[in-house]
Parts: sequence; structure tokens; C-alpha cells
Amino acid sequence: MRAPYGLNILDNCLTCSVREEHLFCNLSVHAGQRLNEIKSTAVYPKGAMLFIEGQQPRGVFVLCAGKAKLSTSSREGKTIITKLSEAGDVLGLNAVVSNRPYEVTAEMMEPGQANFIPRESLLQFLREHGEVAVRVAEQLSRNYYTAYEEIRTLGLATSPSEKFAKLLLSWSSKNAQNDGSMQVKLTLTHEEIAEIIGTTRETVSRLFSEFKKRQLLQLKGSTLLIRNRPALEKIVQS
Amino acid sequence: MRAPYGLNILDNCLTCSVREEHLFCNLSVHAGQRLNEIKSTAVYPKGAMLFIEGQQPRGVFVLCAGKAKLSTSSREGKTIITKLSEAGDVLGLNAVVSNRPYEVTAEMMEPGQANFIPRESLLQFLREHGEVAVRVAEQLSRNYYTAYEEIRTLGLATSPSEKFAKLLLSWSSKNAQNDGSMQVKLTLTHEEIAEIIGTTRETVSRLFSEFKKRQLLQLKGSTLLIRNRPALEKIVQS
DNA sequence: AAGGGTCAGTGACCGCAATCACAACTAAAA
DNA sequence: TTTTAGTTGTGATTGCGGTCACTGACCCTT
Repeated sequence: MRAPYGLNILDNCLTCSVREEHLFCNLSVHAGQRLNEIKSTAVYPKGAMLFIEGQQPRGVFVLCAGKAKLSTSSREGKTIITKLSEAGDVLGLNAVVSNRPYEVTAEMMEPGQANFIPRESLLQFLREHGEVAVRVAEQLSRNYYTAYEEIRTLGLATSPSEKFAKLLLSWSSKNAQNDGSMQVKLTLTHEEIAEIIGTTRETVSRLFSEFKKRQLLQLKGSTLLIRNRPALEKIVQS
Repeated sequence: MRAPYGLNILDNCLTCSVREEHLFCNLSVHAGQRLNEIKSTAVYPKGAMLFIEGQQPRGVFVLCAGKAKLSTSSREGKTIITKLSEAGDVLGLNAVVSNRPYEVTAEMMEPGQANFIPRESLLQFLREHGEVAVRVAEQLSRNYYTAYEEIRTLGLATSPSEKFAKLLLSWSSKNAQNDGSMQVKLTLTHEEIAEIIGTTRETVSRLFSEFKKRQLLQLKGSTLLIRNRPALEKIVQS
């Protein structure tokens, strides 16, 4: 079966491999079946908005394929990206649980697929399955810690170079190689990186130049190669 | 009964007036009794640390009297205050629920009193009382929204004056008067205000001077009088 | 009254990053 | 191909706010 945007629709993208620890993984058979009944799958093009900051919460989205960025904007148009989400992540959970407007905008960064679970169905489901409700609480707590990390980055780091180094390290730790250096596929524009670390596009551009000159990183096409991790760590806490 | 620090010890400061909506308010009789058994009350002097960032979570503190400030610091000593807590607030909940280190330091800003509930007792209590567990989830969600507001302030507001104006407004909205102007008791030092809005003591001092000159506020002793709320709102979104 | 401590106000200096402006480059569309 | 839109590199300029330094006000202790 062939879907638009060159994606293969997955029959049931809630299915998880055994090792995964996502919110809806490893449920009881009964809970899994019920979940399948209340979810609906859809395919989204690049740029699609799953939901927008300020909207009343309709439900949660479980990302199956593709990446999404979560962001908030001020009235004057300044935007910060607070999180990059990947397959397995649950989006909009806080808003749904607390019945407040979505606090962020979720936009697909590439074509992808997501399961949608309407608010009322989910809440009913949680009432029926206490085991899952506990998982939700844990997920909320994890979200809180992520937010707190963000606060520390924005509030404690002084210079853009410090935040940039921190970002690079967070990327490289996810893709650690066995040898010293490590590489990441760079899918973000300078503009987007700027929105993550709270600076301007030009500054990001200059930071890349500077870090290249200082042998901290290297670019081969869109592949980012971290050359000197210890030096980056030193910049972070300088 | 007379306690040190000029405080009267409250027999049971978990008791709430009917209107209050705190975490442990309006519980069932049974739950309330159980809670009383596992809590212990203590009195703290100004400057006392209830817990420190990075410590393993021992339990939660329910503030009964006095104010506390929650803060995080970087290794180099820079500090940001993320929240000012008052009577009724529950401190350390996230760390206890998720069993991660306290993410903040909680310091008494004035002499006060708090109930301590050990981690294991609380978790057991929550398992026994599903009703309360739900309340906890809601509280966690509220904490998350507070954190998100902080992110917006730090990430989207550009100038210190913007953040300062935002802070003043958040104070004045809590103490709105029927006439146009509104007043607040100012208990924070310039240094502390600086740590809230992420700038330096000197800048805060200059902001006070500037805002006084522009007729936005006025100081009578330690009483802060907001003179021109609309103008402040304009600064926030400028 | 004298001393030490914290806190507040203000001037001088200066460095960093935002802003503006423009050119070079890439990649997909016509 | 040519066009067009989006992205990136870099120079010049400038202003804001951090840093340093010092003074004065206030409070508490001795």
C-alpha cells in the first residue's frame, strides 16, 4: 500500500519493539486492543501543524514516523523551538490531561505519520486502565524535567557559544561512536538552530565558522562531525 | 505555645479553609487522618534549606507558614530563582514522584513552618488513595505549565526591562485594587529580583530608577505602587 | 558612638551580539 | 536552461547591558 508523500503507511504504528519504553508500549493485551479502537492514523506532509499554541486540546498525537518540532512564539513573531520530537513521542499530553490550551505548536519537519487519540476517549481509557495512568504521570514528570533543563539552558548560560556547544553535545551524546569523534545528520537550518538556542541566524552562522576554525567540528555535506568533545564540554561550563 | 523565631506553631497546618484548592485540601476523612500520621512538622529559620538541588529526594514539604524561594545554580555560581512559594505550596513533588534528584534548591526567605512527608510514606499513601494520586498528576501538570511560562519569559523576552515589567505585572495581578493603581509589599532585594529575571543587580537598580522617572511605579518605604499598568503591558509586548 | 555588614544608587567603560545590508550558493520549479 | 525561493557567509555599525569601582544609606551589634 502506497501513501502520498512517498511514505508507507504502517498498519499499526503503536506496536513497539520489546526494548522500547514509550508511553503506550508493552501494555496488556486488553489495553492494547482498546487503544487500537480509539486511535486513528493519519499521514501528514512536511509543514503540517498537528496543533497550534493556544488551541483547545482536541487530543494527543503519537508520532509514528517523521520528526516534529515544538515551538512557542511571542506576538511580535519571535519563536523558540523547545523540543524536537521523534517517532514514539506523545505530543499534546499535558494540554489534554490538564484541559488547558496547547502550550506549544507542533509542526511536522518532514512527511510523517501519527496516531490521533481524542481527548475524551483517552481520559476514559486512562480511567479504565490505572496502569497506564501511572505511566502518564511519569511521562508528565519527564516532560517537566525537560522543561527545567530548558530553563537552565536559557537562564544560566550567558553566551550563544555556550548554548551552541551545549546543543552540539546533546546531539552527539545520542549518536556516540566507539572512536573519539561522533557524527550527526544535520537536518536543521541555521535559522532553526537559532530558534533553539535563542539567538539570531547570523550568530549561528558565525558560530559554525568559529567552531570549524577551532577544530571543534567539521561539516561533510549535511553530516556534522564533532571533533573535540572535551573542548566543547569546557565551553559549556566556562 | 511559643516557638522560636517568634512563630506560633500551628497544631495542624494541613488544615485548609474550605475555599482553598491546595493539593491536600478537602480530602476524605480517612485520607486526612492517614496523612496526619505520616507527616511531621518542623519550624525553620530564615535561610534554612529545605532541600538542595541534586540531592536524592527524601520527601515533600508542605509549606505552612513563611515564604520560600526555589532556585537553580550553575557551577560558576550564577543563580536563577524559578519560583517563590507560599503557604499551601507543596515542594519537591516532582523529584519524589519520579525519584530523581531535587531539580531545585528550596530556601526559606523568612522564618516558617512546614510539614514533611517522607518519600516512601507518600508513595504508599498515593497507592492507597487513588483520588489523591489524580490530584498529584494535576499538580504536576500545573508545575509544568509554570515551568513553560518561565521558558517563554526567558526565551522570548529580549530586554531586561521587558522581563521586569512582566514581573511587576505578575505581582500586581495578585493584589489588584479596585481603583486603577495597585500596591505590593516589596520583600525582595534587588539582587533577588535580578536572579528572577536573569540580569544583574545594577540593572535592576537602574530599572527602578527609570520606571520611577517614567511614572510607571512609585516606592513608599517597602511598598511598591504600580502607577500605570497599561504602560507596563505595552512594554511587555513591545 | 563606633564599627561591620548588607543593600542600593550611579558613573565610566567596553565587549558582544543584534541589526542591517548584500553577495554567493543551492535546489527545486517553470 | 532560466527562474525563483530559500539558505548561508560575512562585513560594518551600534547600542544595550555586563562589569568594575566607589559612595552613601541603613541596620544591627558591641
